[in-house]
Amino acid sequence: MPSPYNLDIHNTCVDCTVRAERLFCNMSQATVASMDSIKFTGVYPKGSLLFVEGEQPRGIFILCSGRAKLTTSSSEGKMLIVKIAEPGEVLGASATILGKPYEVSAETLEPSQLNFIKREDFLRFLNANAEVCMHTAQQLSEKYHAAQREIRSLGLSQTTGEKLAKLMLDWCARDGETTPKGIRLKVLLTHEEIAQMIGTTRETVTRLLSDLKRRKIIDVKGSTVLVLQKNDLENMVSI
Amino acid sequence: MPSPYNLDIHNTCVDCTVRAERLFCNMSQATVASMDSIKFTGVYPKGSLLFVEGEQPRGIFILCSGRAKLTTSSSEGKMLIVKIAEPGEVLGASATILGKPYEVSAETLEPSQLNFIKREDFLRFLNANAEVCMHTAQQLSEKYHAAQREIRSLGLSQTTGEKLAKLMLDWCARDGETTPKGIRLKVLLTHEEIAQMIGTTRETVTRLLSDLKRRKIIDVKGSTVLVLQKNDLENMVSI
DNA sequence: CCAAGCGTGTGATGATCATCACATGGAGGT
DNA sequence: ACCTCCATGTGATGATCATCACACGCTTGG
Repeated sequence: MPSPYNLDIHNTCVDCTVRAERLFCNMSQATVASMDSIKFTGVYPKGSLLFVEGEQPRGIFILCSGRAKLTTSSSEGKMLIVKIAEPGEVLGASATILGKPYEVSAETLEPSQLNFIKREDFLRFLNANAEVCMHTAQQLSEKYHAAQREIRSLGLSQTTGEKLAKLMLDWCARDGETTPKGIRLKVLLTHEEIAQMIGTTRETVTRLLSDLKRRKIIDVKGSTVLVLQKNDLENMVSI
Repeated sequence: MPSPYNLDIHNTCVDCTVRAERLFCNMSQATVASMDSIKFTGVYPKGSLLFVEGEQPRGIFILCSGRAKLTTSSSEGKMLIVKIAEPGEVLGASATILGKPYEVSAETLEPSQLNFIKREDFLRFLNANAEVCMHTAQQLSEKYHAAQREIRSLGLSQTTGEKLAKLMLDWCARDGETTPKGIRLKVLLTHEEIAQMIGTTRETVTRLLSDLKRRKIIDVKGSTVLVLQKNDLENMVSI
């Protein structure tokens, strides 16, 4: 029985096999069962807009599988990718709790499964269940932590090269595969998207990457990047 | 009976007269009473370091009165002011909840009263009391919201002039006093500190402010700034 | 097989801003 | 009154990077 997009769908959270690994969803059986009764499971294709910056909060999304980019953009169309959300993250919680407009937009980068909980249901759930409230507080703390890292990177980096080096080191730490020649990375982002992550232009990213290749610090083949000299990257970052 | 630093000290939270106006502290009498039993009230002079970035979390601080700056700095000594905390804010909550190092440093800008709650006490309090947990989630949501604004400003602004204009408009909105000639502001920060808020150098701030004065958009007398042409500032920001 | 579209590579140019260097001005202490 | 410290003002200079412009190659669909 093939499911859409080749995703491994979990229709009910109580039966979810990966729940224990997920910071937010790792709650008692009873709590998860009551979450099941208010959530709506959906499978979204790549490029789906979950919510848009400035929109009144409709509720929260729990990212079960797939990835989503959180972006913010200026009135002139310049766009900044604030974060790439990974499975287990809760999206839109702060706006939903405060009743203020979503502060970012969320768009799936791959086919993804998400559980949606309507605002009123979520707020009721939060008030009624201390466990949910604790896990939400943890989730919000994580989000704030990540946002602080982003602020540091944007505000303290001296040069664009430093920001790029830092980003690549983050990737190495998150999902780098160590090989005899170096650390192998799958980069599924275009130069344009990388530029939007570090607040610069596409051309600058192209030039900086060319430069790193010329200096034999990295090697690029299609969408795989091989980091040959990790310490050279580390020497480029001062923060 | 004069109190130190001319602050209006509230030794017990249950008797605090401004509690109702404070997002976090506006809780039931019973809850506040139990908070009273675990908190330590302290009055700190200007320049006190409450906690330092990277330090293991000892607990949270509730800012009763005064202001504190939250900063992060690079290994090369460049410093970024992430936020100026106002009375009612809770500092260090995310690090305390996660058990991860403080992500910023906190330093009082004026003589300030703060209530400190030890980490174990706060976590117990959080787990035992649903009201505290809700208010903490709200507080964290606010913090995340503010951090997103900061990210937008740092990442999407085209020029430094735009960031400065945006900062001044924020000040106008927060505590500007409307007068016939324009909006009057008390700026208790040095050019150096303003530079650290928008990620630039002291000289650039001086030059940009001189430029605004020359163009009759603002007028500066000591520490008071009179914004003469608010719409000119608004035209300078695109985000 | 060709056209269209997209991602990437690269040069030229100018604007912006950090850096260094030094002058001025005002507050506070002796 | 004088000195010192700190905040502010201002010039010169070079590095960095955005912008515009265009070429190349790869994929996708008619």
